Amino acid sequence: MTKPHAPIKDPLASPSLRPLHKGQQTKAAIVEAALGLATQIGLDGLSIGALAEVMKMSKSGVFAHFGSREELQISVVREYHHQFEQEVFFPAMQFARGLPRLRALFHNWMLRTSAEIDSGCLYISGAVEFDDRPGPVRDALASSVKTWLTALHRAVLQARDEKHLADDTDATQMSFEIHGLILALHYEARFLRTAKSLYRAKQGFEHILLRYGALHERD
Amino acid sequence: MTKPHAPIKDPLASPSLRPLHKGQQTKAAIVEAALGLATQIGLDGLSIGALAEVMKMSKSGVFAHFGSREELQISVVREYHHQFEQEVFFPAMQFARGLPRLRALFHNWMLRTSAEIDSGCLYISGAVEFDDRPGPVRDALASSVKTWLTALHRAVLQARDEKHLADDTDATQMSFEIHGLILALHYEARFLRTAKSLYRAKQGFEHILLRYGALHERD
DNA sequence: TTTAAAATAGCACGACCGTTCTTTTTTGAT
DNA sequence: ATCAAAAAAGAACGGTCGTGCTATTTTAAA
Repeated sequence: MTKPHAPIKDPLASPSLRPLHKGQQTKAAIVEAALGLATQIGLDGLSIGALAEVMKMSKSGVFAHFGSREELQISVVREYHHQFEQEVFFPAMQFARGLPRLRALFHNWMLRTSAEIDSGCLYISGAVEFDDRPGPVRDALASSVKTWLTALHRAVLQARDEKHLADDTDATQMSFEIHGLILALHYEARFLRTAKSLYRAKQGFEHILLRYGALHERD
Repeated sequence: MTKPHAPIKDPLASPSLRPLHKGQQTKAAIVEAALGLATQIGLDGLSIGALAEVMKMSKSGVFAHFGSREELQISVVREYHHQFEQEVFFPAMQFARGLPRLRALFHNWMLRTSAEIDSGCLYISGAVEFDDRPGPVRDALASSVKTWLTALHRAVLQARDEKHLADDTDATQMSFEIHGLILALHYEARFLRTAKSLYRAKQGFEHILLRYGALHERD
C-alpha cells in the first residue's frame, strides 16, 4: 500500500494569484458587454437572456459567473466606477491642485456626459431606477457616486485653499451647482435632444466660477 | 306595417357631452392610481396586474379602459401634466409678470420637486426611461416637458423686458441653469438623501439671479 | 320593468424572466 | 496522453407580463 511519489496537489501553491484562467477572461468580457447594455436600457432592464445573446452564450453559462442577477448588476456598477475613474478622475489629477484641477475635473466629466448622449450615464439612470429600492445594488451605486462627488468637493476646497476662489466659498453649495449643470446637460442633450447643450454647460461653469471669485483664469 | 311611435334612439342627442357615466369615473380613478404607482416605480415599471390589484379590479377590467399598456402610460403622462399645471404653473401666473412671476414659477417647481422626494418626478424618471426609446410615450413626455420649459423660458424673457434682469440676459442659458438646480435637487435629495438640498437649490437660484442682474428683490 | 349597451370578470395564450439541476464540453496541470 | 476540475450548455421550473376572447354583471335609458 505504498503510494508511489504521491502527486498530491498543493492547495496553497498560489491561492489567488495563479488562477488567471479562462473563466476570469470571459467574466470580464461579460461585464463589459453588460455595461454596454445597461447604459442603453438601464441597470434594471438588463436581462441575462439578452446578455447571453450578445455574448453568444447560453443563459446558464452567463448566469454561472455571478450566481444572481443582483451580483451581475453590482459588477456592472463596479466596472462603470472603474471606467469613470480612468476617464474623468485620474487624468484630472495630473493638473495642478486648485483651479486647474477643478477645471479639468469638470471638463472631463462634461465631455464624458456629452459622449454618453448615445449610451447614457449609469450614475444618472441608476439613481432614478434605484432611488427608492433599497438593497446592495443601490448601495453600490450610491457609494460610487458619493466617492466621486466627494472628490469634486475636495477639489473645490483645494481651489479655495490655493486662493483661486474666494475665501468664503461654500464648497458644498458650489459642488451642488456644478452637479446641476451636468444633470441638465444630460437631460437636455439626451432626452430633449436640445442643440448646444454642451455650450450651455460650459457657460454655466464659467458663471459659477465668476460667482465664487475665480479671477485670473490662467491655465 | 305602421311603426307605433317608433322609439328610435337618436344617435346625435348629445354626442360627447351626455355620456359622463360610470366608465369615465372609474377610468379617471384608474389613471390617478396609475400615476401614483408610476411616480414610485416608474412609467416603465407600471404593470397592469399591479394596477388592477390596487384598484381591486381584474386585469382585463383595467385593460379594457385603455386598449394597450402604451395608451395607459400616455394617459398617466397627461394626468401628470395636468397636475403640474395646477400646482406649479397656474398659481404662479397670478403674480406680476417679470421677476415676481419667475420667482413664483421656480418656487412652486422647487417645492413640488421637494415634495416628490418620496414619490418621484415623472418628468425626470420618464426622461431616463424613454430617452432612447422612440414612440408615442416618449413623444407625450417630451411634449409636456417642452411645454413647461418653454413657459419658464418665456417668464425669463418677460423679466428681461420688464427690466428686472440685465438687458443682455441669455434667456436660454438662464433657463438651462435653473433646470440644473431642480435636477440636482431631485438627485441629491431623492437618491443620495442629502440634507439641506432644498436650501442648496434656493441659494443657487439667488446666485443665478445675481448673475443676470436682478437687483432689488422686492416682491 | 324591460332591454340593449357598457363595464367588468374570467380564462387562456405565448413570451420572457431569474433560477436550479443535470449533462456535456473545455481547460490546463501532471 | 491522462484526468480531475472548471466552464458552458441544455432543459425545465414557477412566475409575471401584455393581450385576446368569451361570459357575466352592471348600468342607465326607454
